[in-house]
Amino acid sequence: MATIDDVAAKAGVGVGTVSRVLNNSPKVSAGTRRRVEDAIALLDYRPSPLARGLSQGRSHSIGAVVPFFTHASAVERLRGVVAGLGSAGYDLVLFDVESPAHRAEHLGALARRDRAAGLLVISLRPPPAELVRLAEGGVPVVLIDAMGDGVPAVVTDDVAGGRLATEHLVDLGHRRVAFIGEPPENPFGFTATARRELGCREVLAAVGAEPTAVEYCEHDRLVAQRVARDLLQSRDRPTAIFASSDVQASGVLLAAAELGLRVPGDVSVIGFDDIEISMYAGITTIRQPLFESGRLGAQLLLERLAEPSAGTEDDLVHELPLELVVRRTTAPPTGRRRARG
Amino acid sequence: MATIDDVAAKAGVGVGTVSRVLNNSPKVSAGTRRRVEDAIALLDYRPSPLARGLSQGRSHSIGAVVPFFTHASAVERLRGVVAGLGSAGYDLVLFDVESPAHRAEHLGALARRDRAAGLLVISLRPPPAELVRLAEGGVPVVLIDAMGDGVPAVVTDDVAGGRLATEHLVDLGHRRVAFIGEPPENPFGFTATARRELGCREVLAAVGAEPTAVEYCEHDRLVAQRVARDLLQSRDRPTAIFASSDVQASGVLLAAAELGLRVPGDVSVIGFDDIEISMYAGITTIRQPLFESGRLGAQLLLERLAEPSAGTEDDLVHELPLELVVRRTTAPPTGRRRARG
DNA sequence: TTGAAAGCGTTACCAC
DNA sequence: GTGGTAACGCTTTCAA
Repeated sequence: MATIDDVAAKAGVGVGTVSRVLNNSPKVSAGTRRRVEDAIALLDYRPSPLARGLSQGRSHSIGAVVPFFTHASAVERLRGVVAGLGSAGYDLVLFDVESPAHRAEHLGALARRDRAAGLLVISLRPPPAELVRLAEGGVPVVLIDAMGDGVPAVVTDDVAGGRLATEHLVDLGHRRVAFIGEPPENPFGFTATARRELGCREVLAAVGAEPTAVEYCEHDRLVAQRVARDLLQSRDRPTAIFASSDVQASGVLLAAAELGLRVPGDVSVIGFDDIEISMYAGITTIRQPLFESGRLGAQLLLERLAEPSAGTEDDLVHELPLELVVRRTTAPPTGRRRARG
Repeated sequence: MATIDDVAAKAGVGVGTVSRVLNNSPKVSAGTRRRVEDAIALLDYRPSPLARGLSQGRSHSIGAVVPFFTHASAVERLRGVVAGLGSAGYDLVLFDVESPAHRAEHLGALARRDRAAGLLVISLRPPPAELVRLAEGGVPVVLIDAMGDGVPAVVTDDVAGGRLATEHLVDLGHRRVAFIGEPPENPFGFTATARRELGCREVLAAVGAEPTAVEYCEHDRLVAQRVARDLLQSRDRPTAIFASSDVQASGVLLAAAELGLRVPGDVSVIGFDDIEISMYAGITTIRQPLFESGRLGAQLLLERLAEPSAGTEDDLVHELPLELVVRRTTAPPTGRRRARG
């Protein structure tokens, strides 16, 4: 492996000059630059990111802290991150988080500039203490799908999303609506479900109703199926179910099929996210720009990295639009008498 | 940020000793070790991976080179990689490859131990020259879903897979079978499609038939839809279509729906991969263990990393089993007269 | 068992 | 413009 010394020797210059060429400093004469470049090409020299990082006191990789495999949506966001990072010269390092301990471990280790130049935290709300630590460590952070004090974030308005979904149901004539989501109290501090439920309640309240049932369960299709099974067998079966994620909505579909209930004939189902399967399964849902959230998050981080000063504007929170996507799982309620609006 | 010197000072020992404690060398007295550990805890000290790597001449991250976003299956493999890497202490660095130039660039840059301790190359066949370079650079490589001279690889038998799919069709009574896949000549050197086609031809030949058509197109649903549209409108319409990937199979489904053809009534469709959407879309397919391929690949790499000697056994190629998954897109041909077996 | 010191490959500062 | 050289934070000899 050729080092910078080899290049310097071959080009007949000092290592300082080679370094300048490498970092294209303007203070190198054209002739010298050429000679150095030739030597580099000849030796097939590539600088060591490790040494460079150590010397500069900062790493050249960006950490993505992700609850990677529990949410299909995270992958989509990651795709956006990769796209947003483009060829900015940063490596993307993945940190999978499966538990709060995991999260603390990663965040703790990453709170130093020589570990990661910047951090993208997806769908996780880091405890304030860790945010402080990150800030002290000089590691810029951008939150995607989460909010935190004074930290740039890319979010959607989940309350509005909850409203959007419920309005669709109410507009169709549903009054008996059940809600399925993730537990509002959870170790990661996810708040999306709680906020969607809020929006749901608001809209229902406006027509003098409230959810016939609110069930919390894991973000898992099979678990949601089990929960939905009970819901659909209860004596006051809802005419519509609002699932806080498409994964859960697909579980509801499974349960309905299992019980011989037709969707949307016997029960309407609406999800949230619009992940890939939703199109195939024909699930009516609220689409959130997953890919775009990752792309924008990466872009914001890149900006912070380029211009650390840009940290205290007030447009810290970037809100992305939500959109109703009507497919084949929602329709007006039939059979039983509608409740009064 | 506390450094090793701070710890040494606080513990009243030399940095060498701290380093020994860090790398739990046995040559440290219990008492000393305790004092050092206390100092570490007190200072919340974490060693710099950069400095450690530079000093040891090797990085502590594993590179995953992936055609990340063109194939949904790659994500599934990556999930397996993350699982397989577990908490072995390596960072997972993602390298997205969108073009051969991309691939060469990444592989070139990664051919040094201080860049990546090891490499996982997914669904890409690196040119022999690059493999040599990697070997020279002392970077162990494991190929996932690809083969290469003398390099450990996790693969499936695509010819057998092609047979499996076609046998299913033939068993159902189909003789007029068309094949859709990716171009056999492609810049990345993918060979999966060609091998599946081979298996398909073998089985067809055994019943005295051959594909009614063989079409090549991108690994993209919409493109496959267009191709399938023509196929389904041709005068000698096949009774079944074998698509070399589920993504393409879903495109075929789109085309059929568009033309008012029923599946499997008017035409049977079988795919390959068994990605998540396939279950939702009810696509009959050949399942390949995507997650497992990633997990095993990571495990193999970890073994190489731990024991570099383990490089010349003859069980270099690990073959994973393929499995027919019958769902709702295949049935016996109807309407027209069957060709003779 | 421990301390001191020499690298590891860069960058950045300071002279020239 | 350019060359020399001290960091950067760790691991790993080599002595003691």
